[in-house]
Amino acid sequence: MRKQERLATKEHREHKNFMEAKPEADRKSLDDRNKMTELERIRHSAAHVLATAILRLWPEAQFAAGPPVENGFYYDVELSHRISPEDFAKIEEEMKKEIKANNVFEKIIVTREQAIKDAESGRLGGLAERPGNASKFKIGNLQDIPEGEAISYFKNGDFLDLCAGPHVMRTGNIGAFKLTQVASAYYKGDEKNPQLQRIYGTAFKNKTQLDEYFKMLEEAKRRDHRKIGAEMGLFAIDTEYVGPGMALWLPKGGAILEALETLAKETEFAAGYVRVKTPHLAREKMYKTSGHLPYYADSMFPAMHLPLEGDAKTKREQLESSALKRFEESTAKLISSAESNIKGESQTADVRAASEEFLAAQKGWNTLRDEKDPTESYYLKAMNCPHHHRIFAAEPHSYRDLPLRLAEYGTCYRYEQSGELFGLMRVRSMNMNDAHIYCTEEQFASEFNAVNEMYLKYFKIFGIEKYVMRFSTSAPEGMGKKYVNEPELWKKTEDMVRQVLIDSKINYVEVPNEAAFYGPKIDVQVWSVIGREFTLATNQVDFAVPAKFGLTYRAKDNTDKTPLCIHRAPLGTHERFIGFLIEHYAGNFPLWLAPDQVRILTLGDDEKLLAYAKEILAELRANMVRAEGDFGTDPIKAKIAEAEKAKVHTMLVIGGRDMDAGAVSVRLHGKGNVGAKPKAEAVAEILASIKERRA
RNA sequence: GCCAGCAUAGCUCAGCGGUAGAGCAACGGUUUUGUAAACCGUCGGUCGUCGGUUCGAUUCCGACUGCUGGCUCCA
Repeated sequence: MRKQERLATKEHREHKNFMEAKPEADRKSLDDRNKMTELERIRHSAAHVLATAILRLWPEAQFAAGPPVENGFYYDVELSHRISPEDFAKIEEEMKKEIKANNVFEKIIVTREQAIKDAESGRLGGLAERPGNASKFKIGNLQDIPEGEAISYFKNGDFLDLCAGPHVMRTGNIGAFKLTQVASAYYKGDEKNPQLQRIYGTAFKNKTQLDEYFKMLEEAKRRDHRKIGAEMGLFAIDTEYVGPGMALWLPKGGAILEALETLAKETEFAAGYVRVKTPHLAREKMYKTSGHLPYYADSMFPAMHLPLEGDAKTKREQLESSALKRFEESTAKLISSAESNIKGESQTADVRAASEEFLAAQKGWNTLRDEKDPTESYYLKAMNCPHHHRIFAAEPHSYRDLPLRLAEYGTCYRYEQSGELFGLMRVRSMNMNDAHIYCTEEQFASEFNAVNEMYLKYFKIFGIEKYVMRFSTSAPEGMGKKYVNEPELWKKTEDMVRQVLIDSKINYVEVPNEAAFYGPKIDVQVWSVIGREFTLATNQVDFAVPAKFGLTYRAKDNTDKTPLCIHRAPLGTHERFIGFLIEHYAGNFPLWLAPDQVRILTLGDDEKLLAYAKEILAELRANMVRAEGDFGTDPIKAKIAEAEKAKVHTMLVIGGRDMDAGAVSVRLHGKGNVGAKPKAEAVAEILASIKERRA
């Protein structure tokens, strides 16, 4: 659950800027703090109670930060004892005692000097003074409080903590709580700082709400795409033979993938896109030019070193021969200058210069010579844009050709850290619903708008009602560092994007200083029907990289101009999008997406009945319906149970009664028997539902 | 990469210092059926891998690998 939240808040990685600096840690202002909801106060207070309990068990514990978070709270603690879930019961026991004591959360305002003194004595984040065990993290926290801001403590019972609050009135106001997990975290989130144990818990006003929360977690677990994916036979991750983070699409998952690609192809074709296809590899030069190397090298699969060939081989040979020539010439020159110097015909300085040149030439030649089997690096592509740029470069372009919309379900490979891999949500190989739109400045607004319209069209098809577009813009201080140094172009593009968002009345939030280095971007966050949040897609403007590849078109005034480029991937990657859809629909896909669209169930295997059933099956399959037959002698109850379990969307039950009437009995997954219908009507309905992609 | 938890049949799980069991699935039969499971049988596991302790390890200990929950990172 938490992982999804992080996926969402930290943005999806498609097209994300590799040069982007880490946003500065947010520090809540006192105003923000006063806006804390009652639930947040309960949770924040529960964190203090947690610390109180831990101190009663391990008085030497040092605490760092203990805020409320989306689903609960945590406190970061440094303690030589490794807290494990087995310790939770006794910690909770101590917490209950503190809650039962119903101590008041007392606010105390102190001077900075007093606070430093109390931190040094170990009193802060402790039950008493602890000589020789200073509250080191609290000292660090104190440094973050701006001069002039009031410094306050909160005290419950003996526990005194540096804290801006606010809290509930008394510890007894914490209704119901539970410790949930233990994790590790770096102090202030910086891996250079000490590693702390982060104890997570959750708290609610009352037991009922706590129970509801755990029930919701259960529901989320039930809908987990990994669980449903295995049950329905959609995908497999074969770590032993294929590798971690690389999904194999099984036939049934492949059917969903196919349905999505067809949707994308139709939608894009109608919107004037053209399809291209690119290899999965490229030479090092590609990523040096795009700017992805060396900054992004860590996230790419390591280079493949191939023997030199073609152009690279020629260049190498030229390099070797010129180095050798320089070496030989400098040797000859050194000898002759030494000779003339002996004869007194030249200066010693000349010999020194010749000798320096000789040494340099020798070094150059030796370096080349010692390089056994010179190779050239190839990389698996981590993004499709450079390949598309080279497609643009492959032919001359006129302004009349623009906008040029190149689309491809491109396969990308990213060497994500092992700890980050997560089902289909975070993988190392992915199929991206990618496209790059090359256009003139004048065309930009309408192109960008069309892309947004496409997003909305997709949202409607999938019943995604809650979404927000995060519009990330530049910041003046990053010009020339984080961002390409084109302040005017930035302003112009950002204004254009903002205007499009306003005009189209799209739900968006603007986030300054989070743009890509080559332009502003929009991340699309959606919520599934059970309220899980996903960042599915990214949409970016690029006014820098096309220039690096020297892309131009001939403008009306007969000059060569660099096109703008819009990166877009409305359906994200197959991996993440299907992962989202599985959880969104809980595996109960609408007919057009369902891997098993129709199953014909016969009552027995009577020859005439079978002929009738097979005729219907053939008709469906001739119309590309994913239909199959269950023609065995199992009882109909068993066939139905099996089909329901497999989440077959439409079951056609056929017995003698139906055959005689030229009908079929229709049963829909999860909805039960909807009655008999003439055969032709049932088939027509199935075809229409698929064609219209009905929900 | 870091911290913690987990790893037994295809799946869900039980068991335990004396080399393993259930249900479902699969397979072979029997069963000819009206809306969520008819019956019988068979197959199936170096108990994740490697090492240590032990007369003996699936069980205890360690390392590794993978998965999971977090952290860090993320185009």
